[in-house]
Amino acid sequence: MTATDDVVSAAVGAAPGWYALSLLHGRIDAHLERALQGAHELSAREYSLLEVLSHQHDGEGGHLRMNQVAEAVVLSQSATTRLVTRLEDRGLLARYLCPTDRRGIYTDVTPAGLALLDQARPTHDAALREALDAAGADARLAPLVESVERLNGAAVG
Amino acid sequence: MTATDDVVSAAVGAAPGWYALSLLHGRIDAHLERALQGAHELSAREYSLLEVLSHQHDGEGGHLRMNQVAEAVVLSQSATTRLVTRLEDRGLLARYLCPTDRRGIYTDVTPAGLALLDQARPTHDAALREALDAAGADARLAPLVESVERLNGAAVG
DNA sequence: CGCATGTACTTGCAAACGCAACGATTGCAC
DNA sequence: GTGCAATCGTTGCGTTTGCAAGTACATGCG
Repeated sequence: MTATDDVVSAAVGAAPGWYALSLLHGRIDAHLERALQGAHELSAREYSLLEVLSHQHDGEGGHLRMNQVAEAVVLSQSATTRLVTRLEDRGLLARYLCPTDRRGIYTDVTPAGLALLDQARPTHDAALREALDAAGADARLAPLVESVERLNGAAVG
Repeated sequence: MTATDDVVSAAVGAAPGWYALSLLHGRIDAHLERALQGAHELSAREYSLLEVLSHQHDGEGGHLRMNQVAEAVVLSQSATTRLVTRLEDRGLLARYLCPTDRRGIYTDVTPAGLALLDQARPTHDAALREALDAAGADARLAPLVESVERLNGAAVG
């Protein structure tokens, strides 16, 4: 793509695999960030949170504790607290205490949250495909992209 | 590993590949961050920067512009400016203007920087291996880990 | 030569993050 | 029942980040 890629390729050091992973992640993340932020006033991680919580909600009720949510979105507990708070303030989420253990806090996606999520999903998916395609052109990123796409295709069930 | 993994696995939505990539990146990054920060007062991105610049330096002289450095470490230009400034203030890097184009700025790793890098490399590599091994135990992350390790082994030349 | 356009880096500012400290709740021992 | 350790979530604080605006340099045109 850019002439930079060559330099970057040459600059890869002792851990090209991790380097490529990092590079790929960064590019996809940036792309998603711009797309979601521009179209739906939603950050990539906010989208990720909604996605996770909505799928948790799939079966019966929301049963993820803040702890687990933090793991799921790959964030510290404090950051998760604020992330949830932010979305709660926007009316996209609702907290409620676990009846049996009042230390635990569950989170539900509100109808508004689900609506926004459904609305943002096409944007997200399109941006993801764009980023993946762009990265696939990079020789050093291609194998990773392939792995990712294989996972995307395989784990539908 | 943790019981959370099951929940996370179940929560993976329409883009399991990207999700797994994100998860893997986050875990490795966090692990590297802690290891490097604790042992060498160095953030993961600072290490990454030193690594890139030192390899750029391999051939002859430092010839990466801030622009390219930003791409290489997957950061915005502004963040790169400050990152370089920080390391420069610590005496690990040195800026110098491009003679032919005074807009461009090159960056060299100082002897102190190289020393710290050599000192930190084992920590980095060990932490990376740990994180990779830990992630390999995750069924959903295993294929990605495999790809990464294949790249690590293959692109030695 | 002087001016407009474009590129490269830096700085102002607000948002988000992680770590460590804290308050709240539970479980267990005595 | 009281006290102590462990767990869960939140808040204080400093650091890092990205976007947008600003400054310096280069290139092309009159």
